Amino acid sequence: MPRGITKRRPATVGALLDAAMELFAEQGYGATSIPEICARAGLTKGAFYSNFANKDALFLALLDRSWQRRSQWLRRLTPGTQVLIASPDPLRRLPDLTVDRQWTLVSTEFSLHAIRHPDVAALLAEHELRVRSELAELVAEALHRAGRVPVIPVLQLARMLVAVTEGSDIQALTDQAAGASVQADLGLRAVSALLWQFSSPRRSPA
Amino acid sequence: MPRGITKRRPATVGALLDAAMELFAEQGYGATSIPEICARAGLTKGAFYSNFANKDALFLALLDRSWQRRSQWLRRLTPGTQVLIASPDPLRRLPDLTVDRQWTLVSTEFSLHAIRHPDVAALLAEHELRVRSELAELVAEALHRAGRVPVIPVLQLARMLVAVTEGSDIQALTDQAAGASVQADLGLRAVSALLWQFSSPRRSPA
DNA sequence: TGTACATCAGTGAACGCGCGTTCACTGATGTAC
DNA sequence: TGTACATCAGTGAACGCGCGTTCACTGATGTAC
Repeated sequence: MPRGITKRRPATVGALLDAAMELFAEQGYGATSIPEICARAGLTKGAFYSNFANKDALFLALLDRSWQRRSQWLRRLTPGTQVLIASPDPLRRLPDLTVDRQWTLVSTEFSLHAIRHPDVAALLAEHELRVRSELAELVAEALHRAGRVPVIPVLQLARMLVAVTEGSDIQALTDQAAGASVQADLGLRAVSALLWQFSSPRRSPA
Repeated sequence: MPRGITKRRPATVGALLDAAMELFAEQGYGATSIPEICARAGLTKGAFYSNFANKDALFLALLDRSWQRRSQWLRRLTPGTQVLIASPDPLRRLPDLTVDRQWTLVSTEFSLHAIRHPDVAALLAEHELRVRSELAELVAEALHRAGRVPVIPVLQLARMLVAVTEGSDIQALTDQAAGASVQADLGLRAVSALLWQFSSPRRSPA
């Protein structure tokens, strides 16, 4: 006689989250219904209500999972960072430029959701702080390796980099959807410029 | 016996657009229903269908109006631009910093909508090009007045400025919603840095 | 200026449909022996 | 290893409600005289 969770449950939850991720990216959060999510996951509506109180709860769970994955992704990014600071405008070998369409759409939607719901915003702020801290560390390391030191707090610098990257990603995706020629490197050139501008050469040790 | 449009119609359309703007900002596009818009405008559903084919058509009309207003706003911004380039990090007198919450929410939502619907994206791209061109002119003028010349095409520079501003606006709004201390000037410092970084001193005329 | 009336622009009832949510149920799970 | 069965986790029918859309109608508009 089973006690607590069975191994069936996480599989169901996973299928629901996968389906929701796809549909939120395709149609948007507000335009996606619970029955749609269940159908895409190959489950009935009862399965949904057996695991989540409502669509908002699903959204939070989805973000939690996405954040974990994103955090791993960020850590694997380290090597690429260095090349960005080599000179004011270098960018010979570029890190992977393809914007993660699904992630950009869903995380932007989540930001909007947070702006509208203060309690959700608190959650997001907490997460953003963690991301910015991780990124700040990466930036500090990369600057150091490039023989430079930041002239403003690295957390603030990290924040700017996130802002310009997110803004550029959305621009790139709209251009792409419009069939226009996408200048995918503009975001990175801006990142590079900001890193350069907000750091200065390190005095060689005396 | 009336021929063509009466003066009653534009008033109705205006009321519907006002109501839609409020509700899209409050709840999001996908989560807002046509009956809700009509109720907020103090009209019946019939009035809606007498003026628009569906919610998408309303969205396009709303953006058209918003863009016109925004374009006027941009023109009034000129004076503030100059101070941003005076030195790498000046910013004594700042232009109006309060982020237009409603506009940011709705225009971001529209970008997402465009990414999902290529035909809408074409419309948006056309508009963005116009905005960037106007902004590029402002930037060129401001740089000139500051005794500098751009080192990349001003259109590309304008594009970066828009990206960083939009990204920062969303950050500022989420922080604000979370009750965190908002560093509203980070976006402008980044703008200032980019203007500085992508321009160089003009040789004085020989 | 005043009135008749053709045209225009909203009204409000009606429709079928899919939504969110509940719940008695059945089949899957996995422990105890 | 095998089986009994308590517990768990989805099933699927049911519900009331609000959605999007249509349309016969009525009241507002504004031109013609």
